[in-house]
Amino acid sequence: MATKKNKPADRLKTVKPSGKREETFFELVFDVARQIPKGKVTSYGAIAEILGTKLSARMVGWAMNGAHKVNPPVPAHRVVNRVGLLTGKHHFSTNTKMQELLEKEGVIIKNDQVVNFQKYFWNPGE
DNA sequence: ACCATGACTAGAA
DNA sequence: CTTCTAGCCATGG
Repeated sequence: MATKKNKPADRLKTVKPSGKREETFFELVFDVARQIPKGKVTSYGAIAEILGTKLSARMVGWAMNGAHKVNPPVPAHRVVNRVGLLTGKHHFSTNTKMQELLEKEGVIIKNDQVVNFQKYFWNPGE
């Protein structure tokens, strides 16, 4: 039947001639994350959804794990969980680094959570 | 190859 | 309201 499960990402396996593993999810996530406008935030699920794997929001977060070692760097501080909670702040240099970065861009954080999250929310691919 | 973990999310109890 | 379960899939031991 009509296989509606068409994957937008389609794995996009960009095989690296370097012989290293292909980026797959990671590059896609990084690419989307870099498109987040300054002063805006998004959620892991939103990125995952754009990639066609909304149920794999975990991979988005996991991809961020390597965000600091890719070039150009990925603004992982603009990626929060679905409720605007800075769940990944512990992965930054300091516990307050993520919040400071966001506040510096005009995003208000209160109690480790983005104020008016939906208002600052940026829809990937928009 | 198998098992455990992880920066998530949605739904059920 | 809180707590738990299941699904997702890549990485590492």
